[in-house]
Amino acid sequence: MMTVSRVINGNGYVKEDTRNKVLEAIEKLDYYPNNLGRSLNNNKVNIIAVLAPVPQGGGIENDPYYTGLLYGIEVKLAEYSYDILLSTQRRKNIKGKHEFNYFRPFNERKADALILMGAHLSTSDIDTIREKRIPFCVIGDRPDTDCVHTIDTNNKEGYKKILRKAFDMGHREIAFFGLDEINFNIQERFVGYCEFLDEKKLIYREDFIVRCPHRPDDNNQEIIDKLKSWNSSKTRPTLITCGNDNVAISTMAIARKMNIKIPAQYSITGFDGHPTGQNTNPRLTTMKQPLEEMGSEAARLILNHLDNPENPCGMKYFDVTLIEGESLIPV
Amino acid sequence: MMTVSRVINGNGYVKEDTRNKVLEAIEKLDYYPNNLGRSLNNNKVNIIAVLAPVPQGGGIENDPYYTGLLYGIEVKLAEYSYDILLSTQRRKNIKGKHEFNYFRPFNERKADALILMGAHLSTSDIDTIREKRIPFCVIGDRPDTDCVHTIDTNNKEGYKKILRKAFDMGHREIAFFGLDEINFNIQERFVGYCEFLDEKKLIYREDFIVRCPHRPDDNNQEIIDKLKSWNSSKTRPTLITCGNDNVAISTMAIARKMNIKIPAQYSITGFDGHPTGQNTNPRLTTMKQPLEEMGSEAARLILNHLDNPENPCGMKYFDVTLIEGESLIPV
DNA sequence: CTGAAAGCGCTAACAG
DNA sequence: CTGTTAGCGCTTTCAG
Repeated sequence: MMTVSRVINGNGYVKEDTRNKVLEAIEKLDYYPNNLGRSLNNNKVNIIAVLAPVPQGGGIENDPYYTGLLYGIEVKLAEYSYDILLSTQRRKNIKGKHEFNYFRPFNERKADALILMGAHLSTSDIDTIREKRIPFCVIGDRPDTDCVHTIDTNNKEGYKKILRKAFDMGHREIAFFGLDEINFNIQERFVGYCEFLDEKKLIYREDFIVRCPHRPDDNNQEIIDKLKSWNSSKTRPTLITCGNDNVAISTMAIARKMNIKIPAQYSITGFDGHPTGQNTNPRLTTMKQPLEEMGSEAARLILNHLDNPENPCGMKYFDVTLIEGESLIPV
Repeated sequence: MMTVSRVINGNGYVKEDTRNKVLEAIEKLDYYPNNLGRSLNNNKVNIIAVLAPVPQGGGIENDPYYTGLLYGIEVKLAEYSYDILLSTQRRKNIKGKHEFNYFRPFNERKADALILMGAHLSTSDIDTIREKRIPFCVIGDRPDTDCVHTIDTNNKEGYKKILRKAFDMGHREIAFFGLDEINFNIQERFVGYCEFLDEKKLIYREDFIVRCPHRPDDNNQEIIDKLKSWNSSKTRPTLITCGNDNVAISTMAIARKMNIKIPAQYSITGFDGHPTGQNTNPRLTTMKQPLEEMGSEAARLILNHLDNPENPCGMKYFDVTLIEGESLIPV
């Protein structure tokens, strides 16, 4: 038995002859090492949990932001024979209440480490991570701590980049659609928006901001109302910038239903660079995030952390690049 | 210790007073039962693996067909406190060769059961499932066996439905784009296409069939070549039906680049009913599959199977419904 | 109602 | 180079 273990794990000395016999037997019996015994022994399950709670219902699965990251994560993990435990739905805790507990997969020893996408860490979360020394990586948040790894997009600068492009094309009246209470990425982009207005001495108009969920929704009431109100108003923007592609695509769909011409009446920009945006008509002008790269880097960081728990946690930013569609035209 | 176990699992007799003390301690110590010990003991990990090998590279993650199913699966599994192990990438086997082994997660005891999406079971796979009595559910395939559960769409009938609609609108010259060697769903739809032509005494023209991958691809050479060839030919279809929405959306994008007007020059139909298709311009006319329902049903079947392994496996078909866009117009 | 013993499958440490 | 022992955390079984 011990010999079998040595053969499988490739450590320790086993006579060539014995090794072959063991391998033969493994083959014949179609034997697989039972991860449970192995894991119970060395406290390592070779599984990384990927978390993405989506509080307002719906799943991450149709949002290319999450799925792009997920793909990058899985590719990298597969290289190292790790598996992904996917966790996006609330579930009952001991008291029978439905809630999303970030640490559950780790606490139950279903995962060695956690990667969190699209959610914000509270200070009490951070305390937990520090106390329990939970290997943790956050994508798209900038928690104020040195006990987690962080992957992020240069949201603020990225947003300014696309604004600068629009500015150079003559746009001065610029709206922001899709500001979301809970999405940190979009909030950062909004900061970029505000700073840009400031830089260029443009006036911030609360009337040009639409606060609404950032998920795809052709019936988004806030957007419909805003476009309707502008129909009968003379102060309206020439450009609608959107917090992400989903909002931009929804806005285009809504505009079309309302018979508003894009980009003739309003130019529109997105942020994310999802494939879907390139199938719209007009094609969306947007910023592309290197999602797969970001996911892979998250996996790399966390695997590395498992090997070297003492190494300091770091933050890594990724730049976004412009995708030129036809939804942004000169004034 | 034994008492703690009884409290957590809610079985056996524990004095009310003792129970409270234990619960208090659990709370205070932030104790979580270690799944490994538990699982090693009762051979049950409370994890279901979801498999979706994508041989030609790329991930399932940007294909709404897979992600829709995945979402349905996760919602149902969360209800029963099961987790998902996601497995879509090949990985090294013992011999160091990269391959996708359907049974690995089960064999390694990383999962109690397997749900396979978008792949075909070979007879040797089926033998393995039968011999090892692996709890298995397939979505979108109709394996010739009674030892797996099966969820499927009524592909053939569904395809005929949309063809019938087009026929009634006057279409007689009908193409099929996106026939794929490996996708069983699309092959079934193709059978529906062939049977329909036969029913209506329309001529099957090999020239009207494009065999190509079914993934989104704006640079799909087969499609480009075909459209180009039709530009300089007088025998061309009035309608291009596509094996799925991805192909339809790609075809529309390619047509636009080639300055071919849709639907004026060709009507186009899809199959799947992905949200993306409703953001195109014109909106895609397509058939909607109830993906989330299908995923949930798969999860339900497999959880039920784990409780009652002796119950017979069944097959469950889901009907598709028409989504009317503007990509299909009368001749 | 609660505790003690044994064992699930594996591997670290040690003995041979 | 190979085998033995012990223990990972839990639950089943049997005693108290």
